[in-house]
Amino acid sequence: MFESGRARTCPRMGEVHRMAREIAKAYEPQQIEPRWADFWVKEELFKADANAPGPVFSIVIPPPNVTGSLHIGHMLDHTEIDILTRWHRMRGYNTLYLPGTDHASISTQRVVVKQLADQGINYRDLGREEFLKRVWKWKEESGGIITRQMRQIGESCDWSREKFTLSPELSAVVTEVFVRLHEEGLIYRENRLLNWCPVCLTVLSDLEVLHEERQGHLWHIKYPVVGTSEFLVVATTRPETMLGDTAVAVNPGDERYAHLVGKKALLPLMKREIPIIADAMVDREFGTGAVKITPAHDPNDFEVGRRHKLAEIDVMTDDGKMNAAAGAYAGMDRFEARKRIVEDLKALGLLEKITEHTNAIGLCERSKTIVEPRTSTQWFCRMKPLAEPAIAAVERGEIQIIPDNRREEYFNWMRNIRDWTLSRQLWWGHRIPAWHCGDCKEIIVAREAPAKCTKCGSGKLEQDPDVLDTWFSSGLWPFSTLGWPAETPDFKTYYPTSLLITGYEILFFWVARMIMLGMHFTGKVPFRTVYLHSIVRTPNGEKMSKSKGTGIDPIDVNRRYGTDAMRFTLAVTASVSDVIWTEDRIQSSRNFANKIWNAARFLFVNLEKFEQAGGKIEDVALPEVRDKAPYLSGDEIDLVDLWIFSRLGKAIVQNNETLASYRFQEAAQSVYHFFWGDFCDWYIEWVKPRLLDTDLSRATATWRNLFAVFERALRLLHPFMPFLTEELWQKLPQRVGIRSIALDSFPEARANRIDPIAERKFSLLQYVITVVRTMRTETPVDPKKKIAAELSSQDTAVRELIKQNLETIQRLAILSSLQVTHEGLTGDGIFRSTAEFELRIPFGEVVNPQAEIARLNKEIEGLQKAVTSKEKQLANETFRSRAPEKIIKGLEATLVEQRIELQKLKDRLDQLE
RNA sequence: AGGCCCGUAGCUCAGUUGGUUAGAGCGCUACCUUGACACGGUAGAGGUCUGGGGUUCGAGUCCCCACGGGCCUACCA
Repeated sequence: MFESGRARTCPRMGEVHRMAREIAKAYEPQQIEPRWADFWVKEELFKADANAPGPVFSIVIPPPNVTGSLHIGHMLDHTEIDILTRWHRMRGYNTLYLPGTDHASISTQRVVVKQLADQGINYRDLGREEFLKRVWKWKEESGGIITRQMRQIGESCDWSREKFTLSPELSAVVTEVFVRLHEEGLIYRENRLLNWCPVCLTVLSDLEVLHEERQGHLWHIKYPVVGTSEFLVVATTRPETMLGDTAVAVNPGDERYAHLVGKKALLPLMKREIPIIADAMVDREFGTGAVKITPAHDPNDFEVGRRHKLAEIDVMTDDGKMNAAAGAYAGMDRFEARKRIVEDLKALGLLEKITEHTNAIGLCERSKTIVEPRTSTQWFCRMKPLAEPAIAAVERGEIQIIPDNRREEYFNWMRNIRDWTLSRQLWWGHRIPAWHCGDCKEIIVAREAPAKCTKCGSGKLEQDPDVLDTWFSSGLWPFSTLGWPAETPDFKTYYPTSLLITGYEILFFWVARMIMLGMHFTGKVPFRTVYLHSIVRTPNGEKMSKSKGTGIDPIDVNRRYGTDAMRFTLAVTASVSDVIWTEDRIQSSRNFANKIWNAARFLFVNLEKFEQAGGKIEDVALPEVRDKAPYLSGDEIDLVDLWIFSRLGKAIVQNNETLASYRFQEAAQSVYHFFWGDFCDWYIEWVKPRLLDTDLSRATATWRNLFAVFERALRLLHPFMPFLTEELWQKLPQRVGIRSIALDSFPEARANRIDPIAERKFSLLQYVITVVRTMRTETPVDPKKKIAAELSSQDTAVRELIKQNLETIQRLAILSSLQVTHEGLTGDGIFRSTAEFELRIPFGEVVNPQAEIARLNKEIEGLQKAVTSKEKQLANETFRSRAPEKIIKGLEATLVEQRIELQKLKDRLDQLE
């Protein structure tokens, strides 16, 4: 662990005075964040050392699009990553958080294409080289935005290791992997029917196609049967594709159409004779039981076409218009053509009817255009052999997927995996390392451009024009960024990475492929745990969308409320199910930050007074007791001190347990309650007078504990709120020669002795105070009036405890006196009794004694219910015979107490009435 | 079509081996401008956990069904 190093000399008194004066009344994140963000980067605090000792914690960023800016999804990813990274680093791990960006082939190209279009330029006219120049220029201009934002929000990454998927070094890895897969026979080229985006002008993989249910129609079209007067009626959702029909198919067992099989139909509008064939693919129940076959525009028809050796007539251009094969409709947009064709059929009397029909249509993930199935020759990767070990690794638990149900999704998809379409008709990306011979048509896949054809020796070689799917390079990310294929120190130390945190929406796109490729090429899993978080949604429950303007800009929110507040909000919101963004939450986190700030302010302001009264900071700030148990000894320790250290210890334990299982919400909640509920509400209030005690040694001891707790609390809070805690930690007098709280050690639970006895004792005192306060407001009593009260307890220890803390109890409960006795309380007044003590406030102190009767009645009613239900349960023989002893005993004990209490209340009511 | 998730206080959400009186934040009510903090303090109201059935001594928690909402996968024209 971190040694304290040599202690710095404590700041002189003047410095503390200055601090106190300098600390603003309210938490102003804008004033403090830029300073520390800058400091962390400049000082290279988070630079990892592959040779450093200790257990390793390494994590690679899910690389955001290089030309994008931070959105709320990144903010969530990055917050969770950074919390865990800082937490591990403080606990002495050799920690690496590796940043980087993705070239995002298709989306970046789209952005630049659109920019050019806005200037009236068609990117295709520019030519490949010029276009790429423009993209690189755009990348240089805007590529820094997101990483600058990451620095701005203080992510603790190692910027010296920043990576980019399209950099020369990572491109070399892409080539290496492609060539090896090809050598292994896992990459091949084939002509197939694939999803084509008429806007992006490229094929898409299955994953890049979104499915959406839409209300559509089923058009019933009459195809004349050649040589008869009969019509064969087909039902279709896409009449425009009929221009490319090369057959009509019916089910082989369908007796309605049996006599037509083998005959020909006359394709309306095109006047082409096409065969009527039988194929089992046809569902007799659906539509008319007769299907028009368009092999070039429908996946099923394509299969049928290949089975029956039918012609594949593509009737469209690559941008979704009808082509020359569409006859009279050539040049029309495909949907315009649909309308016209339907009209023309109607005019010809060939449209039998139109029915309503909902079907799932495919949309391009990027452009949201309806994809067009078309045939083309593409590069594919065989996935089955890659998937098998990847499935096994998760089955064996070598990779843990959290939450569990995503594991099932993973298995489902992986077990039914299909080959991956690798090539894209785009320019921005990793160009496929394959060369086509102009003479013999040989295709050569190689690491370097070959000088001549390996088959015929021709020099007429041209590189394949296509680029790789953008997810191909991101699939290599965990090892390509660490120096693979070389056995670099980084690779040896940090691979496999410890953890991957990302949104569940890219489980298949990215996570599954990293597992497959990582295992295939390194022989090891790329990460041991995958934590898939939820999506942040709008208040209406929708996905936040930039184009719809429904997203929030995290940077803007950070500016208004503070990055720490944002981080805390996301942590406290983090959940397995999706989360709805509401502004309330961040206000509450901001309030929490302000609370921390003001607790510090209280400390600093009063420390100044303490000094003025002759106190010495040197005696308060003792670096050597920071994390040691006992932190302080002897009579300096009061019950309240034992209590707060115990609470702190518990908060630390809880934090560590919950963060270890990615329960960010519970972790954040526990530090919140410790700091606000225990430290501010009780501890500070409790020790306030002692801080300026005229007995200087007593005041000094109080300060010592107060600072010890506060300083540890800051370290506990640091992973959640790095800026605020750094700012305050740097102001503390007990600095220990470490440059940043981020490099300091995480507080140890051990050092804050968890002390159940102290907790029980202190909670009794809290209870006394709370009960008096409640009595006061319910009764009611003038809130500022100090009143006299009496307390009785049969327990000597309880009485002693209360007597020892009498002054504080009186102060916090606003009492002029509290008589403590072992005798039963008599006389008039308001009474409250608990298991351990009884309290009385005489009517003389009370504004409205009559209110007590109503209150008593209500309480008796409630208690009577509880007693009756317990009696009933205990009278149940089966319960008695089957429930565990512990439960029965507990119930009996409670019943006894409640009966006594009930009797007391009744007696009291009698007295009053 | 198959699979998954969710339905808990007015709102947004916790609730990990089923156990006695179900929690938080915001909002709400009353009081308090107290020398850290009104981005605050003190006290409080408010849910029987979507509905129905089942297992169990005991269910928010396990099982089945229904209703409502969301998501993923899928080549039914």
